[in-house]
Formats: sequence, structure tokens, C-alpha cells
Amino acid sequence: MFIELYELLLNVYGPQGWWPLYCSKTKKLQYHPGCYRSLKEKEALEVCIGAILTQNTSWNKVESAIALLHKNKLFSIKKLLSDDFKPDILRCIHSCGYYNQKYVYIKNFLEWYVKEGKHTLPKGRRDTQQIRKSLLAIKGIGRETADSMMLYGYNIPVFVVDSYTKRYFFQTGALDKEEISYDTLRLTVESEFQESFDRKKLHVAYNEFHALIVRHMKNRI
DNA sequence: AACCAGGAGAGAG
DNA sequence: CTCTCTCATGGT
Repeated sequence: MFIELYELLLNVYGPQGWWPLYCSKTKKLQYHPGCYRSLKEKEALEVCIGAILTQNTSWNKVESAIALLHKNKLFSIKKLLSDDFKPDILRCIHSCGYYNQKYVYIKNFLEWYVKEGKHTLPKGRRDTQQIRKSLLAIKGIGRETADSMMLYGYNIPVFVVDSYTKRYFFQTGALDKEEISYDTLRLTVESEFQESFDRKKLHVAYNEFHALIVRHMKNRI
């Protein structure tokens, strides 16, 4: 029944092309509908940083923040990890809100990344559960952020749950109550999708389904 | 002018 | 495990 909702939304809105990435020509973040290629290292890192910046924050602010980081040539691991550029970086991400703790969260992630993430994240070489576990151990990365990084940054097939997801499933009658734990809902959806899709289609479905739910719920409020 | 957005951590019970 | 508080800006 979740699959039917997915196909319904896909027919209505079409492919969403998440995750939008910075384009140096237009100097803006752009969606790429129907494109599911694996990302280069810097692109995947941009997804991860965007995932942190968008915590409880509308995406348009994150777009301008990431564009500012690029325009000011601050988008590098070294600069983001160096305290020398802290005031400049805070200025870039200021409009996203919670900028003090998001600055620390990004550093926490990048410190982990240069140590082991660089070798464990790409291609889901290790077990999905192990990758999720090590991401969740980073202060500032919760379930939704971790799953967004894996799905949109590294093509690891996981279904991303957020508050829209629970509300949408409740409103459509797919769930009889909105209060359900993150992993319970994720595993429920994943077990249904795993029976009907192979790995490649699974990735496309998880990618689009979450984006479509956000798109749908944003329109109607 | 209150309400909320592509959440997460810490503490209490 | 479930509540509650905190972190913060800008668009509607």
C-alpha cells in the first residue's frame, strides 16, 4: 500500500531530482530529475553538509548558505575544519538558524569523515547497519540526517522518514496513528519495497518517494 | 504577529 | 521508552 502511494505521487509530480547540487555556472543549487548517477567526493560532501544545515530549517535558506560557501571559496574540508575561517563560515550559514551548533555538527562530521568515513561511506562497502551506526555516533547526526546522507550522498538504499512522512501516511490512512517510531516506520516501508524492486529500482524509489512526500506536503499548507 | 521549516541532544520521569 | 526544553533565523 505504500508502493501505491509512491506511484500515485510519481504520476502527479514526476521525478524530483534530489539532491540539488551547486552549479558553478549558474551559481545556484540545481535539481536533476531522472539523474541517479553516483556522486563525486565533493558532491557527496555537499549533500552531507546540506543535510545538517536543513535540520528543522526550510531548504531555500540552505541553498543560499551553500551557494555562499562556494562563492567565498570556503567549501573545502580544510577550511571548514580550521578555526581560522569560523567567522566567515558562520556568516555563510547564519540564515539557516542554529548556526552555532550546526557549525560544530559539520566539524564533527568532517572530523569523522577524514578519519574513517572516507573509507566506509562510499559504495556502501560495509554493511548498511554498520554505516548507520557509526554515523549516529556523531554528535549532531540523528536518524533522518544519517539516512539522508547515505541515500542521497552515497546511493545506499534506505527509506528516509521525516515528520511529513508520518503526517502524510496518517492523512492517507496508510497509518492509523501518527505516533510511530522512526525505525519502525522505515523498516515497514523498506520490507514492502524490497519485495517488489531490485536494488537499482529500490534506490530510485527511496530517492523519489521521500522527495515526493516533501513536495506534496509543502504544496498543501 | 504567531507559527513553522527536508531535527537533534540532553535531562527527567 | 516517552515527554519537555533548547538551539535561531526568516518567510508567511
